[in-house]
Amino acid sequence: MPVRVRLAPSPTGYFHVGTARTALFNWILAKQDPEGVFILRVEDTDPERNREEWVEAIYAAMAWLGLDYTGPFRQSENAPSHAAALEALRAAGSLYYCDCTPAEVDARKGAGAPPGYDGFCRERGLARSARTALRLRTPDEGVIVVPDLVRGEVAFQASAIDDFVVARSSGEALYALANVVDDRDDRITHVVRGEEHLANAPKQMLLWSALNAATGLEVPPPVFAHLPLLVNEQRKKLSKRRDPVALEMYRDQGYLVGAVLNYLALLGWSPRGEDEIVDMATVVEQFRLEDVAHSPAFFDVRKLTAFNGAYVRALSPEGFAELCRPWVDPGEVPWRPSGYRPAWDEDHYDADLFSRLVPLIQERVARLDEVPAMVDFFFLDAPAHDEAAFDQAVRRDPLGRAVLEAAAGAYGALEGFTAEALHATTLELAGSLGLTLRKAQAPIRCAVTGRLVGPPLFESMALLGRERTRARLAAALARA
RNA sequence: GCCCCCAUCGUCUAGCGGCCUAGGACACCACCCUUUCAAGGUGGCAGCACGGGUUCGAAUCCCGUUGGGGGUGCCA
Repeated sequence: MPVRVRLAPSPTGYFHVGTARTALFNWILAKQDPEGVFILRVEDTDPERNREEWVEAIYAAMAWLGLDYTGPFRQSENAPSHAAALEALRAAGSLYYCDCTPAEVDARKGAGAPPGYDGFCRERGLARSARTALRLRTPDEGVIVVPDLVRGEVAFQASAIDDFVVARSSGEALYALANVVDDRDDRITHVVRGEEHLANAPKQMLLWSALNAATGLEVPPPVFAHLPLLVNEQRKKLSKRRDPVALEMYRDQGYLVGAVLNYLALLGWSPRGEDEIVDMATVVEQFRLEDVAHSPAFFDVRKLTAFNGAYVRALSPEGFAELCRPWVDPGEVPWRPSGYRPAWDEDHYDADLFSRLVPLIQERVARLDEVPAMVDFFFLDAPAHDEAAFDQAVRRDPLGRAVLEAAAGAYGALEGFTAEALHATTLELAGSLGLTLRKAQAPIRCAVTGRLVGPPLFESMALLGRERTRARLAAALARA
């Protein structure tokens, strides 16, 4: 039987990095089977919380990740099938109407009682009304076994599962039922999702058997695979409220999709051998659900960033330059990071110059959004004024001014304004002042680039040109 | 409360009874290289939660304890 998997996100907020990992694992499974199918199904059955912009965010995220799928489908489109399933279950006696409000249930149980429905309406034989929800009659004893490829068989006490609601009083199916009906209709073979859904699995198993019994169908239920949760430093499930979970944010910060995918694959799984930097083809080749770890994984941005740096360095210079454009090119570009503000005017930007800068900066950034600050002094009339740096390297340094004066003179007399010549000359003037090159380059760097760290100084000055370099040395002298 | 899951360096993990003196990666530290910063190289720090079993032998199997986490909606 060909693998049929799905991603079933709800459009209630940003596309979560955890959703991205779930998507990736599902996609991998489908890719491993020549006939595998990966479905994207947007679970939009809660009109209260859904927003169309979040639906778009799901599509955008999937497109960026490059995970191809069948669809997208909307759960709401399958409402007729949900209704038919509801009717079949009701006719078979698996369901009953309930008009209890949560407050009423709580009141009956008394303050401080454990949560859960008390079965009050189970035998009341209520008829449908505008305020009756439909509940599933669940078994009171026995165990429900959930087949799980990651964890083995997980057994649940039936007594701990109360009669849950499958349809709102409005008549619409709820997630619990809609999800199962859709998985049945889509002939899903593997339900791969986060561990927060593990507790739903026994309920869904119950629904599967009730549904098959009520409809006379014999669709085999899927096998489950509950992936370890992604957690924050406090070991809590990543939350949209306080953790940086929006996939979009990582794209905005200049994380490369390959690095993100690679890192995500390593959360709960690891490739054979010692190399952790692996391409998706390798992952598809080696991945097995049975090998997925059982314990929660901390989403470590520092490691992601280290991976990103490796991916950035592996780019061709041309590829790197192209990928940098959303951050550095004020003109027309394929897309923009949210909150983008041009770092310099369009008429100051020089794509050709930037491409010559690439070798100086590519191995120095781990994220693409670091690039503007690294090259701004080329595209700005005056370099950034980091006063603290200027104080340290020029004003407070007893020889700061002397170095700048010597450089201004020596650079003016240079025959060829090349990196090699600048290097040699600077070495010389440093020596005559009794300084090491390391010490002497600081005030010059600060005067020319505005900063204490940046791309190699002599190469930078050569590209900047004699006039602009000397003008900056003079300007710095005037400020010192 | 109840149900369920989990437990190897700070973090992600390898390990599926002897190959473990517990391996790798990120982070951190030191040194080397060096025009700053990176990158790169070398080395280092650091872990099997605890207690019982089972076994000739346990990080690996079983039980318990402790500790984390998830779920417990007319949300998904």
